[in-house]
Amino acid sequence: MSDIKPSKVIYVGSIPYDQTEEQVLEIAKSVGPVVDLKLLFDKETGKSKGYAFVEYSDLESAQSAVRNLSRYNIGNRTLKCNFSNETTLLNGNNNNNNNVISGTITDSVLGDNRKKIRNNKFKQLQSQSQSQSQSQTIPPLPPGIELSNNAQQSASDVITTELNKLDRKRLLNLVKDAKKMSTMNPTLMKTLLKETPQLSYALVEAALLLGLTGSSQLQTLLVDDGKIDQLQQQKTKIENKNKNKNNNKNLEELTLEQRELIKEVINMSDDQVNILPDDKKSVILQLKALYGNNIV
DNA sequence: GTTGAGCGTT
Repeated sequence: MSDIKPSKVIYVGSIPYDQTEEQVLEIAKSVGPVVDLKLLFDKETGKSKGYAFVEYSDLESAQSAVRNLSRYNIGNRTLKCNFSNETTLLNGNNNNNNNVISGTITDSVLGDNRKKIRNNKFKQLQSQSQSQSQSQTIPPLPPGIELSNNAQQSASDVITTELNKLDRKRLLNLVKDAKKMSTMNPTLMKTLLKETPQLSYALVEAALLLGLTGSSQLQTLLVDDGKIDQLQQQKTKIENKNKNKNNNKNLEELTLEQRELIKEVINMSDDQVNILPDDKKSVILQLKALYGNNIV
């Protein structure tokens, strides 16, 4: 984690130059409530400098942002997040209340006007981005647990440890809830799983722990969508081929008498079939379906 | 492409 002291303001670097402030805000908001955001632009060229400062309403959100946004992929870049080592944007106060001398004198007497202007600007940004993309976004994620006490443990190890603390009933509920969500809103669930690989990982591991799935089943899921489609098509093709083959083969193997009999049966009118007892009826219907077009 | 522009004082 970061070696810089936690603060509500975080530095976000490696932002692709074509990203707008609204787009960055959307990403920042996925972690927690954002109070202010500033993407830096080059005054001369007007181009983005590729980094921004985001102020969260609380320290937990900022910590969560540093944890979760640091590996966020956007365009062909990976965001770099850290606590800002500068003073905050709006109120000029540093969060470390004791013995703060890091804010400049100007910051501490920052004019109300400037605060208002910045605040208004930000509100404008908020409403812009809200109207733009409210449809399929997920609400802010819970801040999560600080992992720094277990610095040696990898993220997946932590998930394993935590899951092993749960009893069977709770594990089952976890999987059940996920299943329910997938049925109720598949698109949203897809987004959620995509944006939180930790959750996807935990759910798969939970299913394994519960014996609901095996590693061989999981292997089949690791094939990409295109390949699955291809496999499916191939499978139906082969199945159809076999079906026809079997029908023809069976027909060839039948004696002339049997063929005549079947012909007779499938030529029965619906009325004739309907008066038969149910079990006979279903056999005839099956024969009709099977040989209907093949017998001559 | 890795840490901030600016106003002008209750």
